[in-house]
Amino acid sequence: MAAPISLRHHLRADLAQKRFELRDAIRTAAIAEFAEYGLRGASTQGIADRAGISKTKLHYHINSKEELYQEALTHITNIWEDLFEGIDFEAGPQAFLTEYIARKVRFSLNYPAEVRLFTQEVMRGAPMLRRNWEGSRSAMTRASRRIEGWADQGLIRRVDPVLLQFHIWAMTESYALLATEVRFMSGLPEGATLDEARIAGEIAALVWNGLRV
Amino acid sequence: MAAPISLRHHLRADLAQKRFELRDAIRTAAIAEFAEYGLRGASTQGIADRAGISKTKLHYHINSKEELYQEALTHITNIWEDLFEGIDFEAGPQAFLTEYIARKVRFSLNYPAEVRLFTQEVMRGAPMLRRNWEGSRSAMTRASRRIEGWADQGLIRRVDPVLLQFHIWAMTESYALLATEVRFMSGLPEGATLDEARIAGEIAALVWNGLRV
DNA sequence: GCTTTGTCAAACCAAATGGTTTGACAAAGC
DNA sequence: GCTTTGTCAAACCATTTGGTTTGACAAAGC
Repeated sequence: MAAPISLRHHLRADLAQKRFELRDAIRTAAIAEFAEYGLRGASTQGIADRAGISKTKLHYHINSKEELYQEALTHITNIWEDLFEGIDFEAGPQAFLTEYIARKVRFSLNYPAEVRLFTQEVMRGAPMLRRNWEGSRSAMTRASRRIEGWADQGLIRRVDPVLLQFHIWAMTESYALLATEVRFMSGLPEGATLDEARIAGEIAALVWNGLRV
Repeated sequence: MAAPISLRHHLRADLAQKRFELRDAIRTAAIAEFAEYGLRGASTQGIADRAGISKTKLHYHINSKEELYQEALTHITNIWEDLFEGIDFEAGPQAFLTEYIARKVRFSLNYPAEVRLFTQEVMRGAPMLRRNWEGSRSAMTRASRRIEGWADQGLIRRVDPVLLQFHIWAMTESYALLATEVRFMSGLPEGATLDEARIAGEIAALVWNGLRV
């Protein structure tokens, strides 16, 4: 007796999901390896180990280390571009900045490997990132116009909007890059989780205070 | 006729200086290579090439890649600890912060490779940096007490002094890490020099404004 | 039922790696 | 004058690298 349709569909979906999960596990493993050793220092054997699969199996599913690296990079930039999503620009600078900073800090604390990988690529001169950056640049100039608009309305002090955005990025992302140092200097144990609300609060306060007229 | 003492001394000094210059060239080359590829990704051949010497000569003067890496790290931390030197704490928070930020920005723009190497090491979990950090930690707690003192006197708002220092580091150092991105987003050409005074001014203004009561 | 897709272990390959050795030469130190 | 220190090119060595091949097995798709 043939399997009922619902079961066939179930099986098919199951397979698709399994494939998806595998791709995901590989990407996650790759990001971790790349973040720790850089593109050149990363080994495919290391990636396979992290993903819990054999090197043969890894190479069955990917074409090359470089391609995997590229894929990891676009994965990250995609996530980052979505970070603005759903924040209400009209609510004014304070509400906007607070929410945006909170999101950035949360991402840095939850996905440090992603931030590290990205930063490493930029440090190298970003040879494989240039294409992905066009979108980010337009997002940045859009945000710059908003900031200048706030200054026009007298809601904030007049500042260089590009540098302001970089400073917010620098502070929030540093909690991914320098987590080890923060823990050490704060006297926290090795793997301790950092206080997200407190960090976001301090940064938001510094920025918002720093922007007052 | 024997060479006069002054000449002998001159020659000796010349030799010593030559040896010093070679060590220096090697270290500089190593820092550049490590900053770009990380400890694991860096090759001694690459370091030799950058220093303009043969691999044989390089290995005649160093013992191992790891030792060179370690030496580069301590070189950087030493410079950084001297960065407080000669700034007048008593001049009050504004003067102090302005000067300190200016120095940090200048260093980041003039020695980006050093900052990148350091950051990479911290990203990896700083396995080879733990020893060097004890001094930095005590410098940091000393500075923290100063900051709290300023708050006690009502000169600045009350803040978390450790996080404040991290935020200043993050902003200033980001100009070493993300110089490529800053240039790209600002529409500047590839190797353009960034405006040191302007950057330092923006950061100092943000911080000082952000600290007002 | 036959083909495609996937999994596995093991051996394999060419290239690059960190590092050494050799052997010859020259300048400096003593 | 003899020894130490340095420079050089070239060959060399063991290990690791990214990536492939082989050959066997099994489940799914058609």
